[in-house]
Amino acid sequence: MFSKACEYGIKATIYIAVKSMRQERVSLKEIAEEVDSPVAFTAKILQSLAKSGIIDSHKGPTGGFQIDESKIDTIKLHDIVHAIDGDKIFVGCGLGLEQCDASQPCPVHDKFVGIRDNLKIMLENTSLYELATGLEIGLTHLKR
Amino acid sequence: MFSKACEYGIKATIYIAVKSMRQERVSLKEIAEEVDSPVAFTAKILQSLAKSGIIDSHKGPTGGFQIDESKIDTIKLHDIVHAIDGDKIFVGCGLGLEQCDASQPCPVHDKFVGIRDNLKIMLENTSLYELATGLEIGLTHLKR
DNA sequence: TTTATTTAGGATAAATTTGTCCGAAATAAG
DNA sequence: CTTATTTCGGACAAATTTATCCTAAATAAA
Ligand code: FES
Ligand code: FES
Repeated sequence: MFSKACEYGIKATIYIAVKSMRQERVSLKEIAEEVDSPVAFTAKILQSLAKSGIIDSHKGPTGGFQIDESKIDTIKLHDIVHAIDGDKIFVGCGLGLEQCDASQPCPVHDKFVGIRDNLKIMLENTSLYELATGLEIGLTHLKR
Repeated sequence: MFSKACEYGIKATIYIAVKSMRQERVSLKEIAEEVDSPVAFTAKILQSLAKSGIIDSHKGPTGGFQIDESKIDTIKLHDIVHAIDGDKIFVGCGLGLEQCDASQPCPVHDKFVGIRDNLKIMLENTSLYELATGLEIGLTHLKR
């Protein structure tokens, strides 16, 4: 469904959000530990999320990653997925045709579009805030 | 969403079904052309679908692939996807946790499971027959 | 200013997926 | 039986994704 990079990116962003809600910055090392992801690979992903403006990064001692607290509520899962995996999952044909087009549909078009749109709506309506809150109160987990 | 192998496999199976409904066998070469897929790669996929019992293959002149006509109605999209991509898409965690488990859920579990289950239900309820029929009457297309 | 710490970024490597090549095996037809 | 045709199956190659390594740049604190 999502790429490994996207899975790591989502988990990392949620973890950073939890810390940011406590006005704490968090280091790459800690993120990778808590998210159970390879450190150097996670660094690349965070780097690109920083370029996308979803998270902020700071170098040096006391450096690390954080998220503007005012954004935590407005950032949606959709934004993270889109930043890492692009929009193929939201607009691409289920059978890989170059373009998904209702006027020249593939055999699964009608049935696939419904699923795809549901996914999109779900991602658009899911805020980083609610994901972070669920994690903070111990309702959900980033590794097992 | 689906692997390339699975996309090709679905399209190939639908095409074979259309031909089989006319009691015609179809060669690898023709399938790859109609489905717009690499010939040798398609051969591997068809080979595995044959081993899974979804399609039948016959060597030699007049050989090719076909589907038992009585099966066309009972084979579901789910069977094809499961044969090629396995069950990860149906039971796997959206964030890649080793196991998707409601008692130790990841942050997206509740919202993801609904989408995943919808996809599964859709695939289980979509028969090869209806997909092949849509293609035969020119309502849908395998390439563009 | 020096040092220690942390992210940035480029090069490289490993793993997986996608794709190719070719001889072997089966088989229909002359 | 011989030949032509078609799938089978193993080895190999290319492309993409995932992951690592190392040096540079920034920066906080002594
Ligand atoms: S054309 Fe295939 S999903 Fe729309
Ligand atoms: S635990 Fe992640 S989707 Fe169920």
